[in-house]
Amino acid sequence: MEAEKKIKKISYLESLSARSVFDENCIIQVSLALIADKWTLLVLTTLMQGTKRNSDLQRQVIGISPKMLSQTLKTLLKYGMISRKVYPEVPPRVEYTLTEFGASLVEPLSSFYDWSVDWEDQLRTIYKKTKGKK
Amino acid sequence: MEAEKKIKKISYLESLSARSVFDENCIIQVSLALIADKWTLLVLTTLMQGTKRNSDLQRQVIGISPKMLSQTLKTLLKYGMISRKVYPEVPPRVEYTLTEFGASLVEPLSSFYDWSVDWEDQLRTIYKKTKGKK
DNA sequence: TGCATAACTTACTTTTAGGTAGTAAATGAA
DNA sequence: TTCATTTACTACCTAAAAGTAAGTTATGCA
Repeated sequence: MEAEKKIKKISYLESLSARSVFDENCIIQVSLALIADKWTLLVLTTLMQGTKRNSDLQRQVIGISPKMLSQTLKTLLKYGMISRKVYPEVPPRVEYTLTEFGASLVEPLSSFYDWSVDWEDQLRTIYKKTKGKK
Repeated sequence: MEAEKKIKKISYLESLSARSVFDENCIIQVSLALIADKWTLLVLTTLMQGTKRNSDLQRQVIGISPKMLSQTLKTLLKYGMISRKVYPEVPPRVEYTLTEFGASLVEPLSSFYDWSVDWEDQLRTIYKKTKGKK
């Protein structure tokens, strides 16, 4: 398990060193082009807590506009990363849940979260300097 | 080590479940706001191969324009994620290297790379359908 | 049919990202 | 001083992203 992981990590750096990798043939470019965006990752992260309604997400992903929320959900549906279930009730209820594909992002995102916590002071300082200045 | 990792992962999900997390007080929002963008992550990823010149990056990060490259480098310098060294030569030479802070992203990014490889078929199919249609 | 409500969409505007092209700075040698 | 070359910046323009606000759909029940 540990050894296998090590092999994977080596192959990561090696494959990056191969000269032809940074175009559409590079899987990193492909996946970054698809999901490396703030709202997408925040919605996915929120859904890792479990199934959520549209209104739950609207409340919990602070700062997202209704339009961006449904746009993001629509995209993630197309990607097959979330599923959508409508309950025939009054008022209508719609629930979103991660698929296996979407849930598979737990590991990278939790790794990213660990990193964020480790460097929290730095990150907050930078954030204040760069984003606060407007 | 394994146990510690498990604890970390639990605390990740727990802290996401705390009700007040998804605003600027949430470190995930802060770090995503800073670096969750395609070019930034691609430049960082490329620099994980080692020190690079501007022209190296221009060649290896396929698709990036000169403007976006220097803009991204400038931002990463401000963040303290890379360092810049000028050699007094003809022609001038400038080298960029990850700082400890920048290099600390190896783990999350390699985790993300592993994920991309695991789901490569899916990702390429989606990419063709969504980005290829223009 | 009308109603109340969550979910979603559309139209419009503003803001930001990004491309191109031209220009300027830095450098040591000729 | 002039040069060739890499690097970096500026100005201008276009396209894409994202916010706002209004309107639309879906739903079961009265």
